[in-house]
Amino acid sequence: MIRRGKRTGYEIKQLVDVSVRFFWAASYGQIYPELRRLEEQGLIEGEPTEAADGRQRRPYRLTPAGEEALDRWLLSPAQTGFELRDEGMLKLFFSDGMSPEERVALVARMRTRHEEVSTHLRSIEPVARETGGGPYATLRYGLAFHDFCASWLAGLETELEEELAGRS
Amino acid sequence: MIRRGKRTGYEIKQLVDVSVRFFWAASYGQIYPELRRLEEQGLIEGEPTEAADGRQRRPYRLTPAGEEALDRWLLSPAQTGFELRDEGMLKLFFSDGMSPEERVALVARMRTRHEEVSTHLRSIEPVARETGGGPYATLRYGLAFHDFCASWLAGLETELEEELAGRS
DNA sequence: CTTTGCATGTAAACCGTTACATGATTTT
DNA sequence: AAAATCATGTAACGGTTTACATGCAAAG
Repeated sequence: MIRRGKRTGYEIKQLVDVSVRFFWAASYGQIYPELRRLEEQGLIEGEPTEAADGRQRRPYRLTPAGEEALDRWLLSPAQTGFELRDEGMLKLFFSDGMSPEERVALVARMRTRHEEVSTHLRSIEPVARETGGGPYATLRYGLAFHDFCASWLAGLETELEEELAGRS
Repeated sequence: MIRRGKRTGYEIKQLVDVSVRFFWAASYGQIYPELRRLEEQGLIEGEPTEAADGRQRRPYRLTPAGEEALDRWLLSPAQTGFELRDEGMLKLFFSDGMSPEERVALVARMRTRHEEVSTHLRSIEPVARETGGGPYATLRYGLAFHDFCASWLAGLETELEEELAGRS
């Protein structure tokens, strides 16, 4: 984020919340201590707190060592971490004791959630399109991803409703 | 898992690793202390350590309070947690400094990962089909999910390769 | 003049993984 | 006899969230 020009902890948090948060969230409790650690490691450098414009803010910039470390990470072919935690899926897995109606309701809730994210991402789309590059690719991926989940769950819903109708 | 008949910490871990682990992983470091906590709360009861069959094992079963608590969770309409951590996506987001070749390689690695999970899930499919119900629904979902990711990324790869060819 | 937003940060709690320790049994 | 598997567990570490504390500036 610092390389992209967002330079204070606050700005980083802002940008994270409208961009990467759907696949990599972050909180102030992580960001500020991490900035300090990165500075101790010589990867970033903080300019002295500016109060000139009235507001106190502490912008950071990458050191050459920081640029290098960032590139090393970007190019590292190591198995990239992928982790999903989906409570709805857990409930679905253990849903055998539920009534068919309850199961349909659960799947509907899961679908709605994905639809909401999709709607939100769609509203950002025009802005991201102009940026292009990595950020736009990830946004399109996120959009396609949540649309897929929503429509798959809609299909499961229909399936469960038909079972329900067939038995009554 | 206990309700489903897996009753010792070891058995629970085994089952988690072949079922829910793709959307909800767990380690011994979580499972054994959690069993103790659940027992303190009166939601499960451990039978005395059996050494009868030679092997020491401590099976648990749900108490009535535990059954109730489990049902309350299953039916709770509260917003279900959904969290994704995808390091590949992060790299893609920040990939603007990469060469086109490097970017293609990154996307290919991400695709391969999803293909591997898909292959693995497909090998379990026949077993899960007979079980049916919740577990089979989640397996089908997981399979469709990873297939979707793999094919979307394959599309992005093609797109990036065409750009590459167009520029050379 | 009150609320919202900018801006920085910390402490406690919580969650989870990794690595280790132990020992019996079954398989090779 | 060695290696793998069954089986239970803990300690240290690391990552993350939540809630709090502080204070100034801009907008209503």
